Amino acid sequence: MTQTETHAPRYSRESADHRKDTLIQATLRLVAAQGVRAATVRAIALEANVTQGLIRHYFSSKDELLTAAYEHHMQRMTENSNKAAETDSSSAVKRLASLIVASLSPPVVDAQGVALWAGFFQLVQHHPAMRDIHVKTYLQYRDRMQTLIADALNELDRPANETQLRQYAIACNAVIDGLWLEGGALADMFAKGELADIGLKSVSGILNIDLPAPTENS
Amino acid sequence: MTQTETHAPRYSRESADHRKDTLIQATLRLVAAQGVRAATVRAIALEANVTQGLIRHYFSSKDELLTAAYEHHMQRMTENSNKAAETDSSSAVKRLASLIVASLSPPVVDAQGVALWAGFFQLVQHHPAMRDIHVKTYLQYRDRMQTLIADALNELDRPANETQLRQYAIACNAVIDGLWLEGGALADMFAKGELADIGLKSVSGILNIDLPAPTENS
DNA sequence: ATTTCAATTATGCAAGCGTATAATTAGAAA
DNA sequence: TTTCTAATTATACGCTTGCATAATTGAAAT
Repeated sequence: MTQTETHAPRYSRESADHRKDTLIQATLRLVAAQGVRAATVRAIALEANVTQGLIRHYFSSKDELLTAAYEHHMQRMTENSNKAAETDSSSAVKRLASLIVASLSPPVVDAQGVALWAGFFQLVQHHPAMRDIHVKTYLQYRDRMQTLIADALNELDRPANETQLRQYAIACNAVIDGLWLEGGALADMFAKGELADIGLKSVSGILNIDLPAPTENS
Repeated sequence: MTQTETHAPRYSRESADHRKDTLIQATLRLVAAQGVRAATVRAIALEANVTQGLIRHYFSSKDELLTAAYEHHMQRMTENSNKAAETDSSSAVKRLASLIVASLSPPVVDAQGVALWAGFFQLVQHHPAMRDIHVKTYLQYRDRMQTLIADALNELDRPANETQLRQYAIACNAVIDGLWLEGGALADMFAKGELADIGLKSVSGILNIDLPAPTENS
């Protein structure tokens, strides 16, 4: 039996980017489903269909992987929210309304997303690198909100100064964060479009603007 | 040297209530300062100046201690917020304003409190008993808010129906939660009374009410 | 074909975890 | 003073953790 035998490869080599992404996705799935506690090196490796040694080949520590996963998640959430307001609708008021509704509807609002956020948030308090990501993402979203608010007020010939705009942005951001959080944590306590509806009405009240609910296809 | 020697007691016996409280306080201190991860059985025992075996003598598992600590913390926060509105001020509007300001000022707002909340929140997602506590506390606060809103609107001869009140309460609760959260997480980004100020203005806008800032001594 | 080497697996270790159980001992009761 | 027992300490076990290091191996380069 000295014939040349062909073995099915036991594993395939992948590009660094693809592997890193695989590991990050596996991490996010675990944190969302079972919390940070469950996202052990071994569990992540299993979820990603690799052996645990590989993780250290691409990330110098588990902390680094967690940080990368957090950044990835936050970036994706921000993008999902922004996408809605990107479409340069004719009016700034409509763009603002779109951002609010997008931020308070799936896929941004869902139990898994909040579970993910919650799992990471405690790390934010104690891990400098994660804190930086949190601050960056928070300000990014708030600034976008502030710009939209400024545009909307200008459109209505009610320009506001920086101090005023800052307060508006903080307030609108807070109400949306609060609704998003409770909507994700206590999903079954709210009707389908209820959060988005409340969000629109609240921002309308805070800014003293009439924000119409965006139509489905815009 | 066979004289009767008196030894200083190595430990003292305490009542069950006192010991439980000691252990809960130690747990809260650890979670706040270093996250849930750091709150190990050994660390808690050390912080409470007892040996680790004692924990199991009073709590049938570590989970039970964590749950008790969470409930204790949430209860304390709710009480702190409510206290301000308890003082039966002449007007319902003033009581509402007091609740908002109290919820957005120390000691309710502080980094440690938010760190504590964050540490526990991830457990809420995956631990039924903790979820129950979360729901209970959330509804408790929101109902109180709704009552105050109803009173205030009645006072202004602008009564609202249940559906409307529910939406108001959810919205006001959300904006306060959001402000509380960011205020605790990013304390250095807000001026001293800024959060309370924004909170008052936001709720004023949402309810279309003029909420005056409460005076210091009321 | 053969070489080459980084990508991947395989194995092991020291530390820390929650929990169980046995041994002390403080302090009330008799 | 002595007895008694629950509060507390002391010790240990089995398991999991993150990380290091050595051994393989897929696949590109020659």
